[in-house]
Amino acid sequence: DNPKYYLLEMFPYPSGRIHVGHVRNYSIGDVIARYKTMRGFNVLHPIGWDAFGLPAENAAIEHKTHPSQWTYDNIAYMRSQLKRMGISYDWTRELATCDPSYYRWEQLIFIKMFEKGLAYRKRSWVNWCEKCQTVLANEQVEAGLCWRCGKEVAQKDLQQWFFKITAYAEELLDYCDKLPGWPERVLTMQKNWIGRSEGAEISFTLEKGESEITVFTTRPDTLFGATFMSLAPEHPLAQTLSHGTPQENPVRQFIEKMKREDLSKRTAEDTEKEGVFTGSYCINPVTNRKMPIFVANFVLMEYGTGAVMAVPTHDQRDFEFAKKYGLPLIIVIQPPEEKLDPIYLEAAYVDDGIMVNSGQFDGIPNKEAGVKITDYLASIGKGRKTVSYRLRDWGISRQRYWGTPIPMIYCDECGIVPVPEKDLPVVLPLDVKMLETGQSPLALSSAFVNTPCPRCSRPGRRETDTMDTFVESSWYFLRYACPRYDNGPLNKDKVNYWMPVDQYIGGIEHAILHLLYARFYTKILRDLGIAQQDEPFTNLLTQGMVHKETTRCPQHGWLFPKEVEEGKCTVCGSAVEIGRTEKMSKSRKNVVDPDELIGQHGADTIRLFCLFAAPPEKDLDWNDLGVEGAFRFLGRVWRIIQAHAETVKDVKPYHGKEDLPETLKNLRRKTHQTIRKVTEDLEERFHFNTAISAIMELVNTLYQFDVNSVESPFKNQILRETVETIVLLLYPVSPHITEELWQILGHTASISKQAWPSYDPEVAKKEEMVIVIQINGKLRSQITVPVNTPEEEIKTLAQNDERTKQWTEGKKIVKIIYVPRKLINMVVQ
RNA sequence: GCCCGGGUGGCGGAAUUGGUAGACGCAAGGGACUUAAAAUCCCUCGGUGCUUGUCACUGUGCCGGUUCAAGUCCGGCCCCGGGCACCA
Repeated sequence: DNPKYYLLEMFPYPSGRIHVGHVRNYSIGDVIARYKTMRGFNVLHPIGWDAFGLPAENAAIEHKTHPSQWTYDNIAYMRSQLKRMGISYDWTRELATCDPSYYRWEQLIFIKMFEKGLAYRKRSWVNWCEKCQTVLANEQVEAGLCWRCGKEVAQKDLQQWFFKITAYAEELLDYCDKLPGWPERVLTMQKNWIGRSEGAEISFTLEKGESEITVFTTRPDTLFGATFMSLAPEHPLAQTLSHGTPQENPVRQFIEKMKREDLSKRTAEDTEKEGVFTGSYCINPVTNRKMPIFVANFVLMEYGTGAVMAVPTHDQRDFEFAKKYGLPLIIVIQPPEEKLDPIYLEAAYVDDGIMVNSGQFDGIPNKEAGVKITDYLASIGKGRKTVSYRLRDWGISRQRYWGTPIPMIYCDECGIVPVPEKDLPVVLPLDVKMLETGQSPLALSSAFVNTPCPRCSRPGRRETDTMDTFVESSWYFLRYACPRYDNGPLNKDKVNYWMPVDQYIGGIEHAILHLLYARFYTKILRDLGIAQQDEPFTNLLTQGMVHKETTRCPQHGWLFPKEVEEGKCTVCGSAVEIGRTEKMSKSRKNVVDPDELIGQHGADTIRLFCLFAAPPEKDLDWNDLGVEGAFRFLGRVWRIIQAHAETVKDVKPYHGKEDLPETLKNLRRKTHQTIRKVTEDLEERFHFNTAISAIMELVNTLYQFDVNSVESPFKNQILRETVETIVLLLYPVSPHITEELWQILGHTASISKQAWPSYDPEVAKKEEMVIVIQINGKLRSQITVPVNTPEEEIKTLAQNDERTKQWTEGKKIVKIIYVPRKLINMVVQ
């Protein structure tokens, strides 16, 4: 009957040793989990390993073991490290998604998506490394070369599996405005990524034959200025249009050339526009002009329809292309001020204006004309209003060993046949040899590939691509609600109880891909009837990364901080170059080993420092000096509580209502104000840094408190309340030391079972307030008055204040502004 | 080029709704304790000036505006970080 709280971190899975950057990530989640537990929530905080955590096959090669063994070894290592850091996993589920049972459900979902057309196979051009036998993402190609082997990358026309995320573009975009718990910038990034633009589809009939080319344009108003047509090299018509014309060979050569270039280079903005005439023409539906059809390098198959109507006068790319190939220019929009002439045009005119050379649409503003032209095209069956998205379907095929096998069988008779449900899961064969190239061994495993067709029993071939590991991370948060459920992918009751995730925590690097895929997959599962949620994550915290400067020896490359002494390399003594400060990473060696710090200062200190140094969403530059301060503070806490432990040991914390001496009242007020401040900072904002500084203030106050200055029968009880409050408030941040202090205070039950302290607003309330006195907006004096002093009296007191008089003497008070409980401003002349 | 963030002491950062700018900590300086050091505890700490004060002036990237009052709001610029980008 307690309210639920589902907290989840995207786990950065360390492929090497854990570094201090991880400690910060883990601490943020752990503090929230402990705090929410104390607040009485039923907390689910899975520390599991989703797809990000699975090692790539090359990591397995590096470790000379089978990947599964390596994974489980790492999990054991992680567990021991987490324990040292005080990251509790009492409330966690042990779930590694490399468990084959997870494949079973993921494959079942895949088949259901296939049956609904949401998973489909498509032919497209991809960056392909012949040596590694693998598809490369754009960022895996450096200057046209493969990042792994350094060989040249070419385009390959390949069949790959896709998820139809574009079918959800509209919904994904709409819901961006229904996620108030997400950072604005993440939503903006997602919106840009989806990239909705309104425009029109327009059909151009070919000069010869019946068929048409359809284009997408956001500028239907410029249609009368369209003088030629550009196709992407991948466009199915690109080659066929040249058949039987003298252009057949030049077109073939051009397409071959495009295939040799990698896509990122071809589509870079500074790449020169280039193209070739196909030998065919199409007809402009409004002007009946014969438009030559070109194949051009800058046209993208993935956006719109892969064909562009070219308006050289009002589009810069078309302008450059037309100039290069001597194609006609017709101005159809005139700016209000000047008069454009195609002969003297130096760049395309892309702004608004009045229509010209456009038949019945002349004389009207171009925006308006766009709508009218679209309507006209619709009436003659040559076009319609439409929306296009930048978002592309999600290619999930990977030529890797490690991943969920795609459960499909190819049969010469029956085509693509899903593996029957009773045969799931398709598991990865274990008797394979890891290849140094990183090439997937699956395609080479005849035992895996050869399998009878489930439909006709003739010999078939298994799909050897595996799924992108992002597929697993797109629903692990749902599966974590019911990790051992065996009757289907998800147990709806449990999922409905825990979902949505109340607080998701992860790095900004996942702002687009992972978070968008997870949202998409949740909607897919909803539409397949497997889950019932529209959105997976209510609140998102994008925590910053820990940075540190890099150091490099001219002889020995990157150096660990330990390998540098007084600016010299410890191996060879050369002067060390200080590189830029960047995200801690194993490859740059700018990591700090928490083992050493924990050994020196304890995990509590490291946790405290990481949380105190900056708010969680900000990046943090690591600096060892600050750690001393955190260590010193915990020492201060330890000593002051030890100092009071004897006297408060056998008393109960104060809860009475007696009238107390001033000093005790002040101490108690500060205690309750601190509870309020820390609670607000943790509850609403996760601002650990200000919460910790409030606790520091309370500790300072306790140090200032002179025990012998006051006598009261309640003194020890009030001290006990303060001391216990400090320990309890600090517990989520520094669990070890506070657990020990809790016992020193005479408790036998663990502090982890305690409730979060509550504050009494009456006690926390100030009795006096400082009213600042400003003269003409400048601070001149201040008065201290009881809280309930009426406004009139404050105004009188302020005017009679000695220092006020110095500034108002001989002048006229024109106006007095009173801001309740804060200040008074007198305007004088 | 387009779209988001951000710019505050020597440093990390506070200032939650326009209302005392610089909380808390680091570094620095001083004092107490000690034979000494470390540790600890206490004090000072944006800049300038002097009459050393409950002092004056100045100060939150720059220029201007609104307001009794601006780090916060508005307009224009500069710089830094991030995302997207030959997207038709």
